[in-house]
Amino acid sequence: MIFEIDFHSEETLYIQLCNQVIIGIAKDMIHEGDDLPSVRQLADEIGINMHTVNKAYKVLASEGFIKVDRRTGAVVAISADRLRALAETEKDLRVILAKASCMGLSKEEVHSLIDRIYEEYGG
Amino acid sequence: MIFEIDFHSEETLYIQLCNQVIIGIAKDMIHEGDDLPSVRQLADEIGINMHTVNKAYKVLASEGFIKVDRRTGAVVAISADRLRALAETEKDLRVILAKASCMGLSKEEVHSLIDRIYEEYGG
DNA sequence: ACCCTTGTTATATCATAAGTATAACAAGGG
DNA sequence: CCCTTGTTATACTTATGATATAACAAGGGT
Repeated sequence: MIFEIDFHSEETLYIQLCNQVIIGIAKDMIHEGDDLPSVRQLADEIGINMHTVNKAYKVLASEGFIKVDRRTGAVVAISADRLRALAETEKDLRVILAKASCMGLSKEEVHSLIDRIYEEYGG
Repeated sequence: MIFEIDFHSEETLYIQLCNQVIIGIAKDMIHEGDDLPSVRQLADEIGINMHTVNKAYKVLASEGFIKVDRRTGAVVAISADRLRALAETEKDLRVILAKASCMGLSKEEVHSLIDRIYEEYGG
């Protein structure tokens, strides 16, 4: 899997990394059990610091997307907590949908956006 | 309209303010044409600095939710750009839906979340 | 046994952003 | 003429992101 970093983005580097891994899993580009590059290797590849990659991996591990082992490195491993995921998703959607509603987007338009995006994912 | 600030939140103060105004509009608690408190008044009410409120108002104005006049103060005024709103919403949804998909939430579950939230809004 | 690589931890430094604090300015309303 | 409005400028503190070295613990390969 190739990681693309935008150094001019408003998103922080480690968040960009996190999101790319998550979207990579959703798009089935990386799968349960796949190895991720070592922190040093990926950092070198991208041209950023080791600790930035390490932070991304820590966050991904704490959110249940990967598991990190001192000897084997980082591996894709989903630990899904459905209730937590539902609550998290609802919280994330609140502001976005408020904006959409204010701007005159209908519920149906949002639904069709969801369908379109979910099509790209394993949905 | 009452503003509730959580000083222990991970969200910055001015973002919390922005979100509350946006959700307030979506929930029809404040309407097109309504005055917002003056920056000094609201800052004093909440117990934060004037410039923090001013920054929130600036962001809200730049995103098309309010209009600010040097003499009359801040007024709710939506300038909706549908294409921009659609693109923005899609961008915001990408990561959230990727997380949801990874965690095993079905498209239907997300749709029902959308319905539930949109019910609170004018949708 | 030895070395390499793995993640991890500990400091230190720098830049940026958030938040606060004063102060002053421009301009319309009462 | 004064009050209030938003606006601008400057300065300071704090927190976080990112980088830079350095060292540690521990399993794998040869």
